[in-house]
Amino acid sequence: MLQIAAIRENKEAFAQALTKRNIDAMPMLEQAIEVDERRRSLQAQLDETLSQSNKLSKQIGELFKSGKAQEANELKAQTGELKESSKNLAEQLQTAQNDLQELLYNIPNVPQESVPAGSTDEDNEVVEEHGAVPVLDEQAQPHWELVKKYDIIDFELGNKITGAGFPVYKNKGARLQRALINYFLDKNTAAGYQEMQVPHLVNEASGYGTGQLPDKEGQMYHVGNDDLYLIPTAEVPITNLYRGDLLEEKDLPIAMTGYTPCFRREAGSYGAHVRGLNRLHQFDKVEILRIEHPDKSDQALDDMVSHVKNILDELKLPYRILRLCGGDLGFTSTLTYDFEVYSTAQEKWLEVSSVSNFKTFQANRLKLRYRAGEKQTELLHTLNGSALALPRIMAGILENYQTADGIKIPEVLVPYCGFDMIQ
RNA sequence: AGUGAGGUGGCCGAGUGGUCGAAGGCGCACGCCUGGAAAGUGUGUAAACGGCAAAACCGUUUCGAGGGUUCGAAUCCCUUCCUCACUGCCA
Repeated sequence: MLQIAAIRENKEAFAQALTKRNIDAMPMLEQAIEVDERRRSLQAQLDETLSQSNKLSKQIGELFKSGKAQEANELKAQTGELKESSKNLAEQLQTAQNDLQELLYNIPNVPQESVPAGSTDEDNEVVEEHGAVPVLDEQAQPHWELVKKYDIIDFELGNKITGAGFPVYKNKGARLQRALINYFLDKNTAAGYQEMQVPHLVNEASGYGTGQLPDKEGQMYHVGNDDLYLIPTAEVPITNLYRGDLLEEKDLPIAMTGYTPCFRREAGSYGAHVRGLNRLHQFDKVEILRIEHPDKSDQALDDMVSHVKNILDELKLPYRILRLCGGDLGFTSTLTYDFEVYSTAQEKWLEVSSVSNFKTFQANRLKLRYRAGEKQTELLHTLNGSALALPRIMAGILENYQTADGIKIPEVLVPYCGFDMIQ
């Protein structure tokens, strides 16, 4: 959520920056400013009214104490009107606040200078490409065939017990999955990220805090009996650990990592691109998150990108880094780098990580601030990224490391797996 | 799940209708004292919103959350969430 005070000061700059998202934000911005003016005027009126009735109440109290009951009762008669109008003003103020919030909820975050123009994923800018694409022999297969051949992932079984998009990992597949989680967590903690194990269900307030609610309600599984949501990413519980906090500069930066399963309804996704591990309702992911001083978040994003690069380099997977264009940029982000691994057998790039700087957009919803001076608090910056999402890494390994004799295990994972081949 | 007791500032804790943003203590900050420190001592010590572009200052709100009673609520009533203890169940 953007800050209304900042919009008020320079709406042109906001509108200009938002053209990168191919929207004309000016009408929304102006409407927000208008509602905000209404809100402030109502606030002032209400305060004045309440102030008057507080004064009267005090007088009445004093009169009663000194035994002047009659005078007190006369004053009492005057309070009715004030009460009426304060009630009235309070209602109007509430409406104005709700209106303003709704408007602000619908304005996306402002893209950074470096975000390329464009409308679809075709316009994303390839900033780096690493690793050699292996040459596979003729019998090379996509991962959904390989997992059957080696009996390591069973989609049918998942179908039976739950439904489509809930695979069952078996044998060396399960072990490889566990190895990846441990490997990622070890890499992240070694880089200074504090490991967190958090609940996989969150309440409504947390959903609002990170921006899944109200707009993406349909993407989350909702547990009606208890009014809780299954997390779509560890970002939600981990970021919300700091919801409402006021930090000291010495506490910064805060860097956390956590492994969780992620649950996504993915309503409306069908077809070939959701085949196999490409898109699931439940998948595993290890996430990294940072809470940063506003001056340091740009550097932090670069550091996170380097960190993810380092992991992919170690896994020796061919990958590229994209800078998302304005049209593809997530609602809450100012700048996002996507990492894609090349799946040789599918001849396709698979997104395995997305690293973003949200600046104050989430912090504003979360009310996550730091003490910036004696009498001053300011919003912090939040960032997060996947390090990494499991299924497509798994797909990438299976497909790129396949040989006629079986699937080789990347060297760095061998100690974690306890074997070096899936045969 | 049942019964009982609770939820007050960074922390502990007092406060059952008015002068309570809230005693007292701890902690923290600054000063005095000291060769330096400890001890002692003095002062200060919440946030949000508005007036306002900012400071000073002023106003409003906030005692788990939401509603209600009242001229006036931390205090009374209702709803709800959470914590603790005992009982039940259970990995």
